Amino acid sequence: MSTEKTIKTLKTLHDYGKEKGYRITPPREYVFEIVLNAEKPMTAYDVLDALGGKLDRPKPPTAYRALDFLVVHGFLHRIESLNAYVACSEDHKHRSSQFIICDSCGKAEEIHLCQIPEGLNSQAKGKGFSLSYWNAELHGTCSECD
Amino acid sequence: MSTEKTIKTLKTLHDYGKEKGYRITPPREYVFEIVLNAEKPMTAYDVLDALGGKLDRPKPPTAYRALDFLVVHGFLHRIESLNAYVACSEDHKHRSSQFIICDSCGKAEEIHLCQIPEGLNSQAKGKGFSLSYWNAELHGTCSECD
DNA sequence: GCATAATATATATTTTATATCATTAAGAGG
DNA sequence: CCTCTTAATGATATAAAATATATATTATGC
Repeated sequence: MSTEKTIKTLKTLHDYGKEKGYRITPPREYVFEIVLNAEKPMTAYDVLDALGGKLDRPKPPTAYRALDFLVVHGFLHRIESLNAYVACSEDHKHRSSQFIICDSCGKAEEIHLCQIPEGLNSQAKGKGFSLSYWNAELHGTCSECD
Repeated sequence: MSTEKTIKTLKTLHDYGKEKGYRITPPREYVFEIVLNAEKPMTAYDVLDALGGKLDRPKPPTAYRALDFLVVHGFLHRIESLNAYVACSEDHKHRSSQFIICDSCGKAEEIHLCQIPEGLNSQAKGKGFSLSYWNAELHGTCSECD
């Protein structure tokens, strides 16, 4: 990702903080920047290592708190099957996420559905389930590795 | 789950083992039975504790190995966002799974889609992705808790 | 400047998962 | 039956991922 794009995306984060009254502190900004510029999903400890280049001996909770904040506010998504995080590829500030994950090279790409597919939604509704958010993780092989 | 149903499902496991040449050893059978009879998703260490009632001081790898076997062969599913396992509600022997998960009471119910929704499939196809399996986890509140 | 609410830091620990190697059990072929 | 081969287990140790708790710091409105 280009530096220009990074700057722009970080600005979006700062604007969001200002608008909503959340503080965009150094751990939060650095963690976002680290994940944003990563090629592949980053585990919390990957982030923590990288954070060591910006902060003085950061401890796990520092990384986890920033990651949690960024996930809750839709800037990052957590890929559960990898225990790892990626930047949201859209500006949606939505919590639901869908990914295609290459089990060969480890890269993950967000696929964006603005609505939950009817097949899933109707089943949930039929059971009287009140949906909060949903995630889908598609495993397989990407076009590069195939 | 009734004892009768348990016996029938365990028989399915044994038949499958015989047919495919896999050994249905005590750890595998007990682990399946434990998860099958559980009300809620069981973590690996929940299973390990319960396994203590059947085997002599089982160690983590014993539980993990049996769980992995049962997941790979479609008898259990792993719910990634809970780090927990549930029995497959169908006899499909498919690896993909979809769940509605109540964040209030912790119960999870499998919802069965025989096909991947077109919205997801078309995006994956469009990117030249070769799909192996997919999971969806819908979080929210069940009808009982609502 | 002061109060208070939000956030960060440090320490310790818990929870989840796996690597390694020795041992045992089961089926295949003689 | 035997014994060879392979699959699976058992035991030990440790790695990886995540969180609880207590304390300290910082930002911001008053």
